[in-house]
Amino acid sequence: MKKNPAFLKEQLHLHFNTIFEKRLINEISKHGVYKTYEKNDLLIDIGVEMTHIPLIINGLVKISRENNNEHEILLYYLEEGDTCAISFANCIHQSKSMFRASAEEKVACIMFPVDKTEEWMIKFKTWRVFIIDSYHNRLEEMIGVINGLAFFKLDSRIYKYLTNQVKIRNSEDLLITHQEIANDLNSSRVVISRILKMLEQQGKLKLDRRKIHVHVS
DNA sequence: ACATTAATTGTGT
DNA sequence: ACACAATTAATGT
Repeated sequence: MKKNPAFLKEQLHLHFNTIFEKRLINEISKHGVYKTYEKNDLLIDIGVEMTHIPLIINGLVKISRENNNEHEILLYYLEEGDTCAISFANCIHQSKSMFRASAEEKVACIMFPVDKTEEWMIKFKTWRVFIIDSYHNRLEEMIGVINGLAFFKLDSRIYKYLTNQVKIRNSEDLLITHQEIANDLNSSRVVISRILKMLEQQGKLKLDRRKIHVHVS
């Protein structure tokens, strides 16, 4: 909401100082817009034309995609210092977004116009490295997800999902419902409840209302 | 403080 | 998968 270039510059220095060269930071603060989103706000939805791409300052953004049958499936999360790498391919080919980005927690980010990315690619080495790195990271993560789908049964998928949440949210106490887990893993609430109960009996976690404590060590 | 509703979780078929 | 019970949180009076 704030468009003050000095403020943007300060934020960029704080979070991207080691990654971006000075001239690039100047460029971004000139063309970027600072925006915040509340939990569950959409940053971008499927089928919408993308005019801006986000650089995440802080918070957590969930990237998901729709199945044939209207089912939403979780792809990965963006956190501080990330950008939506896939959107670059999308916008170079002028296409509309194939993904949905929603705020999982309160999010602050800098939105910059898509047509700047090509220009910066040519001008700034640190930008090129940044883009390729984020592509690499996303690819690794997606391969992890595919592995999970192909090789693990639902109980280990759930446990993997939970420990991953612990990492991402920085807390062993997850405020999450069985229904939400079912949505993310494209399963039904009842089977999640049953498997969570089993995991609790195995001592891997403790169930509470709207809350799951994951034992880790 | 109490009653009513909605949301979440547990269980049996 | 479905139906329903049990428990808890949220809201109104």
